[in-house]
Amino acid sequence: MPRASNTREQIIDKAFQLMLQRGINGFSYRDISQPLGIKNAAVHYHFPNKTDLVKALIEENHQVLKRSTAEFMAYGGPARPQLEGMFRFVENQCDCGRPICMVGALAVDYDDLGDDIKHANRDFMADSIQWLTKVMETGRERGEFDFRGDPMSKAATILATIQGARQMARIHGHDYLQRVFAQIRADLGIED
Amino acid sequence: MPRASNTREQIIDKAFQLMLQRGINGFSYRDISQPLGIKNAAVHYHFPNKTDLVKALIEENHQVLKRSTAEFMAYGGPARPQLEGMFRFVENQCDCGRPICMVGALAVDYDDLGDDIKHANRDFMADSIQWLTKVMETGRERGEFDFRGDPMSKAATILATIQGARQMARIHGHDYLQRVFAQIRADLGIED
DNA sequence: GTGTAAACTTACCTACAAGTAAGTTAGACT
DNA sequence: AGTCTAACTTACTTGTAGGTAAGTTTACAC
Repeated sequence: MPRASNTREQIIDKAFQLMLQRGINGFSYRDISQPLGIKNAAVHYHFPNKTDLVKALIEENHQVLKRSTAEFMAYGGPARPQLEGMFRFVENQCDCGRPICMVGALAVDYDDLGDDIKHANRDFMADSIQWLTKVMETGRERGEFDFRGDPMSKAATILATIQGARQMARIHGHDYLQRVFAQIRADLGIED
Repeated sequence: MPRASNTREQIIDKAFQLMLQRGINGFSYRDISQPLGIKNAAVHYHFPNKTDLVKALIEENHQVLKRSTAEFMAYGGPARPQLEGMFRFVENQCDCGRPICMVGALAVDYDDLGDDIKHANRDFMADSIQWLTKVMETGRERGEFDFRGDPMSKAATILATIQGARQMARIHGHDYLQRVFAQIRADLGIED
């Protein structure tokens, strides 16, 4: 086989999708190899064990998120489009068959994870909170948002809400997400 | 062995705990049987297959929740104690090593579940929303709560928030939960 | 054209999960 | 005393998950 193959990427893509659908314990090497038309051992070649794979997925997730948030963080000033950008992103992820986020996928089996994975996950979460906190601060300063409590608590709460809503939407239907988004807007004093 | 044994209850207890710690795919018959000092087959005797077990766990969950909510729903009038009762209940569950709720535990592997389990889960969720909606309505009527949006959306959002927070608290530490509770209170116009 | 190395496949192994079938034990019922 | 049955255990089977070791193919370097 030639040097340049995209098997590695394909594996990450597939594993990423499976992970966000079924959690870390919900898929096997076979679930990855079979649809790609390769053998289990090929997956092991690129990722010797599952921990390596999960680490790569967390890295991938971080990259995807960075790219996606960069898109609506590029707006610069206003906070509202940034929030709406996030809403759209989450909705889009769900539509693509990724009903739970990385944090949620890992949370279920959190105890079994290695320290490095825990650390990566924790860092990612801290980043997210930090970003949304800034959005909340900006929103308040500019008079776009009207909310009670401090920006960081508000940010942490909104992230929790979205994560929970994502899971519940899976059970209770897709419009659950819309309803929750609308309520988050209402809680921020935004009129549609 | 005598007629009256509590093995069945012990199995449910253990399985319940494991389920809320690691999700439906995160534990095996062995994880149940070994700590109880019984054999795998004993578990199969009481619950022929895993679906039967999970069904029993959902039923158990429903009962526990009913008992627990009955406790603070017995207050009758005021909405605030009911909300605080729920907060305490969630906190207590987390302290007992049950970081995710039943809905969360099932959400990860939702696609693989049988229709009856899906149905039971859905019903339970609908009940929860209905209850909290009533609390929100009462709170608004009595002037205890001051929030925007309709009671049902508010209820659905708070439930999502708590579910998400529960998972995130596992990663980000226990005080995350407290912070989110405080913000929910703030969003309801409650001063501490 | 030979050697090397990347990117695999073939062919295994061990462990364990879920489940079953047949036997065992201890009251309870007559 | 003998039988029936609930509540198990022993001893399997099958399937799959994760992982490894050794061989194979292909591109490219010299």
